[in-house]
Amino acid sequence: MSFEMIALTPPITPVSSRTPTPTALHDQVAHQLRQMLVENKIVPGAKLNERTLSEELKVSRTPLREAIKMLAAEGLVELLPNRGAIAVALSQTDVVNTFEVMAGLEAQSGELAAQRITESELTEIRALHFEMLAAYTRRDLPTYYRLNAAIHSAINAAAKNAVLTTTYKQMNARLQALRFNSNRNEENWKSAMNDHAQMIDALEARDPAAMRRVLISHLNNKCDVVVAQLHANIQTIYSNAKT
Amino acid sequence: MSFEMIALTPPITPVSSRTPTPTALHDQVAHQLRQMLVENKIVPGAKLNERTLSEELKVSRTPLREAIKMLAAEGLVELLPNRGAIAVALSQTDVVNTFEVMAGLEAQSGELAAQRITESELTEIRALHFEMLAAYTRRDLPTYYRLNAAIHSAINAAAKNAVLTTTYKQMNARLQALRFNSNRNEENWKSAMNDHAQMIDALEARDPAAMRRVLISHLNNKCDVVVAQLHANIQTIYSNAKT
DNA sequence: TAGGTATTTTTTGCATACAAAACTTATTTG
DNA sequence: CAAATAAGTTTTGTATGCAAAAAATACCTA
Repeated sequence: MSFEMIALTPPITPVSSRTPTPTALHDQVAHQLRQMLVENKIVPGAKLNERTLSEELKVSRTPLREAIKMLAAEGLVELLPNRGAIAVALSQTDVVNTFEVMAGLEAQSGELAAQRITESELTEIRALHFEMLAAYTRRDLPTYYRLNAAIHSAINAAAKNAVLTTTYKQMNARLQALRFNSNRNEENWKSAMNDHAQMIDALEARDPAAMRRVLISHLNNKCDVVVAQLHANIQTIYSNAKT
Repeated sequence: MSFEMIALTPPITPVSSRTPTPTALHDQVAHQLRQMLVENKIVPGAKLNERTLSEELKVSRTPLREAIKMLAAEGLVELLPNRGAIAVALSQTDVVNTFEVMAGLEAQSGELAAQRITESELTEIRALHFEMLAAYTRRDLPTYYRLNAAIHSAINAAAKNAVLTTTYKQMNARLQALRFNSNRNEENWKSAMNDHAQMIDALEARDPAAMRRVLISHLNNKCDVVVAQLHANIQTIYSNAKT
């Protein structure tokens, strides 16, 4: 019988901040690299040169390499034996697959949120939604994106499942590195806004099934747009290569 | 405009095996540690002593630490700043949350599999199912577990989504480390077998919704059993502690 | 000159060394 | 004797050093 399965008296004190800056160097570096990757400061396919990066980030190669290994496990970089690491360059299949999983995670977030959301959480999401409507009306894309992310994040938080949140964020980071512009045309943008209105309704109605439906459809649309943009970019690259 | 988004001519040759054993040391170590964790050779809550482990695995601390960082990103170990790493000890909430996510992933695997499974894949799953029926009839638990895992894995493979597979496996590893025995009593075991029969039917009918339903219910049952076992174990620990 | 080969340079991967933090224990003190 | 403190030990975290692999360059040859 396995007694050790449950820590009765935790032999080690739980994770808690004790010093003002307790963050280990490898964690800081991982955070910085993650930021650089999702912001495309390091573009997909680009090599992560250890010497260069360690000089840039002013750390030795050891914590840098540890950070790179973490990002590899997160799926943000790819390790090439004896040739270091590169920022992941998702193929079209990868993008579709990632969106599929993301859709599943969002749908589940929505389902759970519909069951578990508190009135105050719903109020905050409603408020964010109106702010987003304002940004949409002004065609203020940066603000729109920020609010859109905040709403999805709030829905996820309302699901009250830390494991789901972590998984969701990880998958989101991979897609963010794509830097797509899902609201280039009016049509899509309007449709996305409509989806969001439906989400609010479904949350208010505490209707998990409706929430799943709208989120799946929302993500499918997003995926289609991204794939279309990938194709557009390929065209651009070809025509640029020719000239 | 971001050209770099798509690697037109991959500057670096794709991942491919060139030497018979090209695996980097840190990868091997990660693999070994992962095995030790899911097999409870390192029990939840236990400290991962770097000196000890590096001697055991006959590597220096550098690749070992890199491996530990990967496992941390995978959620198999927890990093405690300045105090190393411990094997994750999931709280009851963690277990429930993980099962919830796992259920979502399984459900999606099933949905997609129902849409994408080939006749030969279905044939193989049918065969595995009958093998499992045999193991069930003999009450041969080890064989049953092996076949059960193989079937779920085959369903996942039939979904044809590599990202989903990776995510699924990662989540599965965390739960495997629990080492639960979900078929202690006849009732549950029979019910699980019934679920499996329904899965085959749903796959044959290419019915994604049915597949989702049965897998969600299947995982919920499993979760309930595990939580009950956790409680039982706490009782055992308390009574053992008293004597 | 194109292609191939040898040599140099760079880069990665692993081991070791050292400093700082945490843990252990011995000792002191109220 | 208990609690607190201090010294010693262990362990972690980071930097550096060295060997092997890969990449780049120079050189040679047909």
